[in-house]
Amino acid sequence: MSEAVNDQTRERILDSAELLFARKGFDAVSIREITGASKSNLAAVNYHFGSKFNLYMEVFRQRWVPRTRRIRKQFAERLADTPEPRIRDVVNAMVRSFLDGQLTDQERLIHGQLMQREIASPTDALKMVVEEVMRPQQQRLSDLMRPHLPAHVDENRLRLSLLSVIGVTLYFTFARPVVSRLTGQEYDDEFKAVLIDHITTFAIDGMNALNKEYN
Amino acid sequence: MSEAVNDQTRERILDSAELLFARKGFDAVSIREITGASKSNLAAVNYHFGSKFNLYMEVFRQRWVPRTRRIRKQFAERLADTPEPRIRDVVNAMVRSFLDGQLTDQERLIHGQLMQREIASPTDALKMVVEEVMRPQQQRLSDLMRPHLPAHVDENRLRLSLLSVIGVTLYFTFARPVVSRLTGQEYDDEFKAVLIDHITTFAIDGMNALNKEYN
DNA sequence: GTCTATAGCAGGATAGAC
DNA sequence: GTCTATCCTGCTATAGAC
Repeated sequence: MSEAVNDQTRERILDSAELLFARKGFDAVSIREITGASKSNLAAVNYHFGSKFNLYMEVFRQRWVPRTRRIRKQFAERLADTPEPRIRDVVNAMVRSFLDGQLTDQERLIHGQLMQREIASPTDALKMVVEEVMRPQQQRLSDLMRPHLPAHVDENRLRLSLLSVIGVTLYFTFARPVVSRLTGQEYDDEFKAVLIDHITTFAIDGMNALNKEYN
Repeated sequence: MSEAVNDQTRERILDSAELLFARKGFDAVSIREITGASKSNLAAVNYHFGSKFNLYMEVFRQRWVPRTRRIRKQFAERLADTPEPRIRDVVNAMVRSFLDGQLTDQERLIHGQLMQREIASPTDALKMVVEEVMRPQQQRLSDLMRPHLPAHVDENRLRLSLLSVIGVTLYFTFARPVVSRLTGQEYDDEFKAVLIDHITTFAIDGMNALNKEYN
């Protein structure tokens, strides 16, 4: 068995597939395009993954999910610097983990685009990702913030607030074409720094709304 | 000439095309599917619109853009009830115009999905929509809020805040599959009312962050 | 304007040689 | 495991009858 070679082909296919699925969406990408980009044979996708759709699922299982582990690790390290994290520290770490971090800019883009497309046309990949990644992370965030919130804030309201922070952050990531056109700003380092400042401030004050009772 | 019949076919095709493009995306929809759903002939799309892509553009020109006029009209009517709208009134009207209004639930869904897909894979439709709809609306909102803000708030910060309000609102609209799974809530009237309350509160406090200087 | 028929091509999947 | 060749399906677009 030449497993090493096999694995290399498999990995190259996964890399090309992730990039192309992210850029163009599942239906707009052909197996020919993927095998062309990964310099592998047309038959390799079906040999290694069984079908085009199963390759798509493997992209999530072997690329998307592992990447969230790196993101989460960095999130945890940022919080570790502040022994008693307050809400503003958690929010800041959340925002930065999406907009700034060890991921390359292209990786972040791919990551977000894949998720955005999954949301627009959900498949089994979304189900898997929500249960294995998002729900546990939501619980972690909730546990971090809970001690700083008044007792009258129930779990549902807290969840909605967390989702809102994520929502506004994601909007600035994936709606890049709209934001760039409207503001006339490229997403360079300077603009990203402004964005992080802005979103953190906006979101912290939004979270603080939890401290008031609904009227 | 049987223009009336022609127009009916044209309109039926536009309706089916919009629904299908929204649900599945441009590439995942075939002309056969569209003409099947609109009970028209396979050749009708190319006869009336010239090409599949031009039909897609017409969906934006003749369905998407006109719908924003209805949304904007209702937004204006809501504000007309309060002669001197403060920021909280404007924000509330913004949030409601996306989540609640004269549009049917399905119309709102279609509208958002089309935009979401356009953002993920921008075409000329996005360019058109940004210039003809979003930029003017951004300017209107900015003008409404400007009188209530301290002088030190520059136009760029205000724009980012407006985008944030829109961002969090849109997130709860288009990320419905994720939100529903995570919260276990269907998007029924009760949950929508909770969402409107929540988002409005969150966004008002986020906007109020403008009243502080950056630190 | 509407229809049928079909050209012309690209797609996913697979059989079978090596 | 890798490759070529190919099957078969489904697609867009169009020609031409009515």
